[in-house]
Amino acid sequence: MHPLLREYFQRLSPVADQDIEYLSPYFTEKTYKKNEFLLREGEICKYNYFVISGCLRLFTTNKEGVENTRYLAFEGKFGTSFTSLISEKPAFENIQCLEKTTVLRIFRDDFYHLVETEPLINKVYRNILESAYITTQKRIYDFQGADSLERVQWLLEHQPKILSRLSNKVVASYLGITPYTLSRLKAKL
Amino acid sequence: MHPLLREYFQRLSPVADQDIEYLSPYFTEKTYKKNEFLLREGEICKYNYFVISGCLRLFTTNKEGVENTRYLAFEGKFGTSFTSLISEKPAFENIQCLEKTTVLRIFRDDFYHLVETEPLINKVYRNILESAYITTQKRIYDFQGADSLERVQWLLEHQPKILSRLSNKVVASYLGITPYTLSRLKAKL
DNA sequence: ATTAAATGTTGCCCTAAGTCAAGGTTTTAC
DNA sequence: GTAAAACCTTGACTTAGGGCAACATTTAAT
Repeated sequence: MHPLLREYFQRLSPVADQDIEYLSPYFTEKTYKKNEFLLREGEICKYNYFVISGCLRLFTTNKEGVENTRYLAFEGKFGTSFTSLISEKPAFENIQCLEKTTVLRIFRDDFYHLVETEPLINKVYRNILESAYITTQKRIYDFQGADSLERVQWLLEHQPKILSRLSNKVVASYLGITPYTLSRLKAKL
Repeated sequence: MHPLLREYFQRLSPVADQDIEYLSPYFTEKTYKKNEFLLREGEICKYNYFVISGCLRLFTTNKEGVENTRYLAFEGKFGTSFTSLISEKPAFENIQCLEKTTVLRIFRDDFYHLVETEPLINKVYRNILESAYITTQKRIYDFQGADSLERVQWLLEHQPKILSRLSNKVVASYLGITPYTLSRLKAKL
């Protein structure tokens, strides 16, 4: 098993190496080119992805064509369209690589089978859901009522990697402001 | 066990009545007056609440004193500060009754004990987390980039009960707009 | 029932941030 | 290495919606 994934599991539930090795066969390594899509809006999401290197982003496009980035997963994080994975309905979001990206992916059905049968994976899943929920909530809470400067400052404090590593266009779509506004703000910081 | 709660469990996992009766002792019925607080910002949340009648709201207050309503639970729904319940850290949100409200409440530790030991409750919890996550995500997605008219229309379509049953002040704080703007919009609909 | 307090409405003004356009810079593709 | 495309920056203009004030209406408390 890839050390990053082993670390991930062990941080949640300290177990011996051999007790998680059996999970290895479920995960397949795959590398995607920069800008390649792992999932497009309307497709049913079939995998859960664990990022080994690179970066995934989940984003939606509204009727005017404006992109809205909802989640960014760097190395050591799981990323997928949970809403589609859970419901087995077409996703309303896209998953795309922002860099050349290597992932370990696991089939939806294998994943939920493990959630049902393996206490470790049940716990891992619970933890993913709990942190996804908390993170999302915190972001809504912190953003609602915050003006655009406060949003940029929030990002500087909480996820500086996003600001330093990704393009302004992506950052702006993550913050819910226009690239113009972001550019003006950065000039003032 | 209260029929509403039994229904809730059975919808998630069809089991015989006697197989869920053993959960009854964990839940205590309690009635709160209108506007009473079940949790205040800074306190550690000790219960998960299931609403039998009435309505709970979760809200935060920002530094300017503006309230931000983040979740509304009517009859037949669970409501609590999951971020505080999960982490056992002080809540940054308040839980308040908007009407005279009767709940069944269960202690945090009992709840998580059942999550660990009882497959039904494990599943119930997973389901609560999954739907909380999906709901939150959908709301962010649908709201980001939506102007205030679109937000009101979204509410009309998805949660009309909120518009008809709650005050404009609460509805506005749920939509992230001012009561002034909501009042003007309602005049035009 | 009476009064006070909270909530809702509406006009006027103002500001933050969006839009458009034009020019500069960086990245990508061959 | 060069051209094309994508991206960033900045100025000028526009606009949605916030803030305040004044008044109307509803709700709550005794």
